[in-house]
Amino acid sequence: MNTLIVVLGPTGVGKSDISIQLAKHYQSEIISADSRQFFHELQIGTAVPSSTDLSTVPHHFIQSKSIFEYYNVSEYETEAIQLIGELFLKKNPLILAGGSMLYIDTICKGIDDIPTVDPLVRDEVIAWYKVNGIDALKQKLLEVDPEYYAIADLNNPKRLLHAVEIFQMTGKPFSSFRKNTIKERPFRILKIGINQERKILYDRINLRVEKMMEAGLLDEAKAVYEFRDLNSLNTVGYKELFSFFDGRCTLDEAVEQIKGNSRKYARKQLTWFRRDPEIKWFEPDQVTEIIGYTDQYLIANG
RNA sequence: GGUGCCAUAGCUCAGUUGGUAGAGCAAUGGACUGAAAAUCCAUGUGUCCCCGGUUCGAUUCCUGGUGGCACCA
Repeated sequence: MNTLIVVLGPTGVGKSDISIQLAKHYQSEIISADSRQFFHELQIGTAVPSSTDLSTVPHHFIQSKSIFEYYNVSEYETEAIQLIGELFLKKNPLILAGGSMLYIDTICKGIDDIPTVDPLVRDEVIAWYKVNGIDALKQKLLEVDPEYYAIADLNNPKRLLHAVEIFQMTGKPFSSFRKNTIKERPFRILKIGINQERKILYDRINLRVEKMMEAGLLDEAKAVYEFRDLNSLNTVGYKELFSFFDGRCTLDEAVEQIKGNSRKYARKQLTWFRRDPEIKWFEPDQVTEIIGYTDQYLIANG
């Protein structure tokens, strides 16, 4: 059976370098699990690998979409699983690298089959919510889906909205679609986590933001500023600069916010990854140990 | 050297008409099923600059000191 090596970790820890070294070692290819590096309009601010790296090792799902396309985890699951199947005909192992927690889990375990919400329904429900408020939204959910109401995060409008949207569209409660089944994949999964001392990670993140600014992040953000309402632009590194363009803060403040939000994101990623006992953790400078570990696994599992 | 103002959480500051204190930012933990770099929840003991005085009680008022800032010399 083939093996998918998953390289994950907080933003800025050095996943890209390690996955490139692994890909070179196995003469393999990299599938990205990064929900913002998909978009070719966002390059500097999402820290996509350098063009040299991209030309040495084949990458997939990097810069392959546009911010104007609607995209979601489910579509990613379909496309990525199909691609992985095709690549396994020629190469093994393959490398999945990225930091988007939900996207990684979706490749590893799958996601339930829930209908995609019609944009018109979404607009309608959001408009209703804006007029009637969160309490009315809760009440509505209680009426149409008491089962989900019982477990839902009732302070989180996005969760409630989605459940109501699904009911509005299908006439069935959201909870009826939530099977929580784990899909068996036709390949083995080996999870490698990269992490390091918090202080060092934060220094790296802060420094990386400075470098992004030097590399022209401001112009990159300015180029997409007029489309700021797109979901794909609700992204660290861009939304803070939009605030600056709006005159709501100084450039220095915006840059500090990018650093702070990047650190927060790293923390959130670690919170998610921490509960996964399948992850074997390494430090960024342990490439030799990582390759030793994956080699050993591949030998043991044929 | 003189006068005035300030000294409270890692940072910026609020506040206590005397009953030992709280915001924002930062930091930390958690949740997460088609918007996920999104969205949501939780966590604040700090010699209230130091010595002394007044007081039942001082971070708060008073004397002195130390440090910072401003103005005058």
